[in-house]
Amino acid sequence: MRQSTLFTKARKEAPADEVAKNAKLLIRAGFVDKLQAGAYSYLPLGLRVLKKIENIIREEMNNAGGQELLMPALHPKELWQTTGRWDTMDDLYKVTDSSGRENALGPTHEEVVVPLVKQFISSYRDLPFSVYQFQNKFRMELRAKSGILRGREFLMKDMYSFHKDEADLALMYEKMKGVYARVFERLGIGERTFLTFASGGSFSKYSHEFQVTTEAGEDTIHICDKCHIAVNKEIIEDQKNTCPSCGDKNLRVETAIEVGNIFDLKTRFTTPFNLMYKDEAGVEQPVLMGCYGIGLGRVLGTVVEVLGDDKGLVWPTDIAPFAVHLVEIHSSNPEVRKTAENLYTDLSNHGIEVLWDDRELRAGEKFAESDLLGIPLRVVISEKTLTGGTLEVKVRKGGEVRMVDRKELFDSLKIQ
RNA sequence: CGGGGUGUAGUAUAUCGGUAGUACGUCUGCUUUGGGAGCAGAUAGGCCGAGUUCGAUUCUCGGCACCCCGACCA
Repeated sequence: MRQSTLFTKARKEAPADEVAKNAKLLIRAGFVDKLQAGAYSYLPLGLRVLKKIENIIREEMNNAGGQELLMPALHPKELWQTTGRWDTMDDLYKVTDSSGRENALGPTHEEVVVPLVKQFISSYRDLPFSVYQFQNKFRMELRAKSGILRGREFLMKDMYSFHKDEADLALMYEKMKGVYARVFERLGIGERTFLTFASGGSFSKYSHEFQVTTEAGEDTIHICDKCHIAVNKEIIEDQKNTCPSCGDKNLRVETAIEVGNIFDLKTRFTTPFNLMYKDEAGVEQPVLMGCYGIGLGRVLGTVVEVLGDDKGLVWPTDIAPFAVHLVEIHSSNPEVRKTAENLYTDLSNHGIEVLWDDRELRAGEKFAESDLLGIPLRVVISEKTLTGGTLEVKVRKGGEVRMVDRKELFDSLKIQ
């Protein structure tokens, strides 16, 4: 993409009322725009990142056997009354239309997915299976905060699995721990992501959260470095401050942000909707259920919090908006433009996503903005590199600068 | 929802009970072109409502919005 055609522009200064690092950097760089507290637009650059995160998660959910679908955000009141959550869930958005009909804006989708799958489940032969979606959730946070980390409307991947018995549910539950670990690994924050024991589970006395350590975190977790797991503050006292896995007492305290969670819901939602199946003996049994969530915007914001530096954003390769930032230093010599254009075409033809800064701005401004955007690899084309016959490559993370030829550049991008 | 803070141009800021200033941006022209340039000119602003006052952006009250702390967050 030619940067001259990009409708957003980077700003030198962040809005005065933003304190959160993720909001400051993402707004300055033109990745997101705040519509109101807790509701953000994703602009072209930010959306590219969000979509890459989505695709990684999609691949992993498909590998885990999930089947993608998409459910509405608008839910009839009756479904939420069936589970009792119309009255008990404080942060439920309730909307009334002009005919007086009441609806909920979905904060989660158990109330929709259970009646949905009920149409297709009658026998043990129909189980198990999992469905998932990427969908905007609505939660009336009394205090939206921390930039995109805690929104009132936010994109979430939510998966629901259905099982004939606890053993089968437990199997899936354990499997999802591994799947999630791989997701966060691929998203570039694996080292800092901890499987965290939390309260709320049905059959094991825990549920599990996936927490990423960062100062911007709202939660406190107690980490066992030996096992690379953690314990939530809620249950640390019950645990007598020991690791639930190895029993070690040397737990490290850190603040962290919850980017995902898994719950064994069992029959919490299937019973109210009378979701049953017939077992091998022809006896009606309740279907068991698990759910598994990941907040995509929160993941994006967390990556910014963890990797962003004083110069701006820093994207992991797999979720960067572009692989290469081709920075052309404007020159009266037409060869500079020609060389840049050729490389742009060349790389693009090899499937490399390139943002080409073809604008007639001063070099300093371009470099500063390039740092801010955080694209992993910068290639500079200028009068200087022209005469040398080489390309100047700078790695955003770490700032290493190298002079390379075309072949070396292509090798580093894993293309021929 | 309790407490605190802030609302001035597209952005960041200053001043002031009496003509609202600066920087960046944007527009025009010229120069410049390897770390957010220079000169000249132009553009654009007091959150909303009520009150006090001869006069309110400034003081008072109310509302709204945003930010922070807390509570809340299957």
